[in-house]
Amino acid sequence: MIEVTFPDGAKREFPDDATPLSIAESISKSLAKRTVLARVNGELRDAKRPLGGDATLELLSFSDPEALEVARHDAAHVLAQAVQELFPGTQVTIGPVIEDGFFYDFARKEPFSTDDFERIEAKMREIVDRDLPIEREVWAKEKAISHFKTIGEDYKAQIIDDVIPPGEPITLYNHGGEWSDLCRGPHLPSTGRLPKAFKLMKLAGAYWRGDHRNEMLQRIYGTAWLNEADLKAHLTRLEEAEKRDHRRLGRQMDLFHMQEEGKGMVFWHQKGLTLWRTIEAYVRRRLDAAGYVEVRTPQVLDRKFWEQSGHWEKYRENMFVAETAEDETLSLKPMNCPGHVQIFKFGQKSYRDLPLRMAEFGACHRYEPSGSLHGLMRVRAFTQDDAHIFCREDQIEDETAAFIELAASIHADFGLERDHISLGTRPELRAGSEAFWDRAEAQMLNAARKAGVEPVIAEGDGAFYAPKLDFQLKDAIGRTWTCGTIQLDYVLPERLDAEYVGEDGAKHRPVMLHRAILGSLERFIGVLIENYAGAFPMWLSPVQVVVASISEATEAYAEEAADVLRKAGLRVETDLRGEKINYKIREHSLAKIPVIAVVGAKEAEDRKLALRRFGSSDQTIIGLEEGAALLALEARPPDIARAQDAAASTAAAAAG
RNA sequence: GCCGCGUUAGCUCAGCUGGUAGAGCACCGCAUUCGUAAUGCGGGGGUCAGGUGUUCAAGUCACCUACGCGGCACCA
Repeated sequence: MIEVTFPDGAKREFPDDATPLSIAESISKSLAKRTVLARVNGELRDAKRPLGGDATLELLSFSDPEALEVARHDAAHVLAQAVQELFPGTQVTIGPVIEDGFFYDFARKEPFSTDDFERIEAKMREIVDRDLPIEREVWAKEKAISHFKTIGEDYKAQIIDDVIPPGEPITLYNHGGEWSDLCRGPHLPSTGRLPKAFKLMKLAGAYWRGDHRNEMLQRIYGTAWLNEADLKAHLTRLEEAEKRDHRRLGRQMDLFHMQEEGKGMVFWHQKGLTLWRTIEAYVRRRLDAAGYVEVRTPQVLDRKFWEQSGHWEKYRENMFVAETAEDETLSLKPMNCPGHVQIFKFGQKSYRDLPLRMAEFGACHRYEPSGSLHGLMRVRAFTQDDAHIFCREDQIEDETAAFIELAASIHADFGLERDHISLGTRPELRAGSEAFWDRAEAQMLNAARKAGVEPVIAEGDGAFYAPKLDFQLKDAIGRTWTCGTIQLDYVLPERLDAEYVGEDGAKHRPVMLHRAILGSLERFIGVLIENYAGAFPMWLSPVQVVVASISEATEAYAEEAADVLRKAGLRVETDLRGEKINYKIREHSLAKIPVIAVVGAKEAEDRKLALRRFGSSDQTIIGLEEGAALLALEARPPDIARAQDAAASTAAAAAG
């Protein structure tokens, strides 16, 4: 007999061959029916796998999140079986669980088509209906390898050979003797337990073991849920996300466009550029206030320059290069840092000049692989809100901590919540000694802690020359975006021979901190569009107020009202068309204009505005001048609002 | 860059197994002057991404190219 301890602390004895499922059965039939998985001594196990000794046991049902994960894994297996039944000769490789679903990579000469999905899904449902018992088998390594080789599953044989560490048991999961797959498990007791709320989503190429030198496999993605309602909710979420796609909104809202002659390049329309200017002006104020100096460096520089900075050697294939009629080779700048070092080196710098925070809204060009381009999120021409902080080594932590606080405040002003900050540590390919990395990583970690942040370690994610901190932000629908980074650099000052004179009168090497808060303006605007689904807060909105006239009779007053609003600093458009007011309201509401000011005979007579705000059907009647002042107050950028409010309260205190 | 899928009016899309293009919205014109999410009527607009081929005949079939989309790889 073995002794089993339950979550409530109760202990009971069961036969030696007891399994979680048999134990569930001995307790109650309904419990057995619910049990799909077990946690044995803290480890997830098949419900049908014998405990094998005294153990703590927790029986899991589909109400436990772990069970959904396992169901998704089963869906991947059922997919693999279905595909192999329908397309004999297809080899299976790997099929893991991912967020919201699963995928399986297959090796097959002929391409799959999304038209096959319906058949495959039908076959998957059929396999579920067959309710095949899923059995775990433990195999000897050599036997397993030769088994997979014999049945033509070379990839599986390779996994056992290369990937599974020696000593770890080789387990196969068998679907009722019909089909089996190498798998770590655990799995559901039978295929019949898999909820049919799954759907195949997309087809994609994927390199074997993620290496582009290897052959390309065909990956089928699916989503799987516990019930139809959850599946439907997920599909609805995807539709909603599509509606806020910045590429779609960018076109609808007339913000920007891209065209084939300029792959990865943006044509900013008036409204998009208004957003841009608003953001740039805001960031510039914040940088001015934080003790940065702003500079601008050349767009195109001679090859010799890039050779010296090391970019020609390391970054050549990502640079746009031009030949001149005078046989010079020039390159568009992919980064601003070498340029900033030149300004640093112009004249002599003293330790008194440090830290020197040099900022540039730097337009950079990088030749990115065509397949990686994606709307505003990944482009070939972009403007970074870049800056380099030249400082002494003992200033790194304070500067980094101050930067974290500045970035956090700016991100918050844009309505983006921080998910976490990651610390990218030494990558496999790196420059510098272990001692250097130990020190540099500790500096970044301490700086983050100084700013009250515990970073999440991203092992091996650092730059090749130093560690970095990345800001992971969360948008309105929970997606995370990397915006903002700070990277330590001892290498570039050395390469480009930057120096300052220290207190001791001798020359010293400064350290550089590369940092950006938004990343690139392009990408950040993309993130903002998706975060707000195009409904920007007043201060960002390209058009803040539309003055809509009710009839021709109020045209003159509408113009006058718009003028007053403009003089108050608002971005205003008028709509004087001979359309009905309903039509105008609908149109400007769909355009997500923050405020519609309706003016009819009544308003014209009393010199008033009827204000209607986005997302509400209420209207407020207010005097024209009063309304202009109120809206101008609402339209203040957050930093200006804070400064004015603080000044006002100081004045009030002084007066009171 | 690699794999798959797409490309039809300004936008969103329809066009069956080949028989010389269609809707809604937008746009333009006319009428309407209207009180908080679509006024009516009329009109213009397409080398069906580009090219080559098969065919009596190609938006439709085949191949090539470009671009886009979804992934993969890349993002010092």
